[in-house]
Amino acid sequence: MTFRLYNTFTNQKEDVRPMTPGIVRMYNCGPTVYGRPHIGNLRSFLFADVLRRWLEYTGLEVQQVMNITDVGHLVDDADEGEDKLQAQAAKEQLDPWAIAAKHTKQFLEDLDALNFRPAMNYPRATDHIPEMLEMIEVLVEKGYAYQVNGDVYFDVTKFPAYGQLSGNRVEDLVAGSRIEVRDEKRNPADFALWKSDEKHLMKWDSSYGPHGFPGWHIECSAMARKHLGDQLDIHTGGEDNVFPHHECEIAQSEAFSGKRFANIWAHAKFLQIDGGKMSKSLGNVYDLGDIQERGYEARILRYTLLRGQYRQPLNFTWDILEESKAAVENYDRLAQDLGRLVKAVESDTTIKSRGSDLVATAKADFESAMNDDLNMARALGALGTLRNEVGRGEVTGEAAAEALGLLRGIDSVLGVIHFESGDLESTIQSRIDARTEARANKDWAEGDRIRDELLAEGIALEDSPDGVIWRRV
RNA sequence: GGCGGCAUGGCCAAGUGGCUAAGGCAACGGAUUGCAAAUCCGUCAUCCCCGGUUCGAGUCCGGGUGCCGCCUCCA
Repeated sequence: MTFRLYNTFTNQKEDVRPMTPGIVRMYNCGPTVYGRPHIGNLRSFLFADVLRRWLEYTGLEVQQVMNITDVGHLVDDADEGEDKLQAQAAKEQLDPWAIAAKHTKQFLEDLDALNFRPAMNYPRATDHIPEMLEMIEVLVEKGYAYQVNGDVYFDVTKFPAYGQLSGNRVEDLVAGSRIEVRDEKRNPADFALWKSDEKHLMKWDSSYGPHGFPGWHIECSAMARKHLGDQLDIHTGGEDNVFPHHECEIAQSEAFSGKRFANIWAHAKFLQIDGGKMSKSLGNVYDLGDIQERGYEARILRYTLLRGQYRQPLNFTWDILEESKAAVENYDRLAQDLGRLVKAVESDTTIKSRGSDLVATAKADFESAMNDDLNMARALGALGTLRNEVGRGEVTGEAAAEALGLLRGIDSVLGVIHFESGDLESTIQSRIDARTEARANKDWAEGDRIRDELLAEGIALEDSPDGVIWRRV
């Protein structure tokens, strides 16, 4: 069965068929580094990570590039207003380069904490000014773009397909929008490729003048081209990127190369908070640090953000985070229980293998759900069913090893399960031993005291028939 | 004004016209346990409303209602 992914461009699920057999070229719209990424940003990046992991699960090599926007993303209208980095720089009283460096570092640290597989490349916009200018020059030469007073605009009327991705018509955009009509533009919907502004702090010399900086959209076109070529298999982003950002990328890249830019455009839906939009005024913009401050591991957030289907809106609440914690700990327990079952087989080869068919069914269900546009909720259902079967003792012997292998495979996509309890400090181990001895002497009070004490320190004890099992909570 | 999405148990969430509507969390009853924990058994929904198509609809069509998003910076 092939992997089908929803393509925003055609509004349908399509087979993922890499142009180069075995290798997927994927470009993910990354962050604008003017602040720490919030959990909404993280959801969309995480979608890219899960997508990449699933492609790898199916045996494909993924050339993944996620850009870092460190200049040119304006806070206001597409062609007016302040550069985001510059605005933040003013607030923090730092220069924009320092702001970008600081938040780029923070971004990469957060990805690492959330167990992202590193992309092949995280190109910075400011490292690709020559590549952008090269594209702009060709677009001007070909007649797709024009310059006015040091600014360069893309003429949307020269690219008839403009609007196809988002389903917008140029006429509607103009009629319904608040795009300010600037006299220097030929058409109100034209967008900027290059801007000139003496006051801009990050600026470059070019044939258009000494004080220029790039428009937001051209960055991605130039970086995608530099690192992956003129044609991509998959291009991702948040749903808000569909228009205008990705629409503009298509126009620029295809006008430039004459080739189809991306085969599949995949977009993650927005994250909501408490049923509504996340906004600074409501004070509900959370980042990884806020989650950790409340005592949740990064992997719990990871699970919360990936447990549903990426095209369904996800409503974040603290209750859901708590629920996810319980669910993830159940997966840990399943992993560790299976580990014990496997060990039992090693020491007792007479244990019969049972449940191989159940494991095979779970595997097939998981894979077909993931192949169906990354239907994670359905995929996790298959895992839950297997978990129940293991709990009932229906999976033993060699089949337990198969189940453990499957679980490792599943977690190669999820990236949240702890398969080993880890090492225990010897002082804690000796206290556990002391408790076991007290219990042997029926000194329940002392035994319970030690158990409560360890629990307060984050070590939970469970008395199984085969001895004490501990886990971190 | 233009475009789009969603509405399934207390909460989250699958369900791609037809066996008893996945799975998770929570809750309750029971087994087990020195007590717990974990585990197991059991209980817990007819799918927003109205109309239609069909032998048969949560699933298709029409009309409502409600929520959300994009069109303007946002992942």
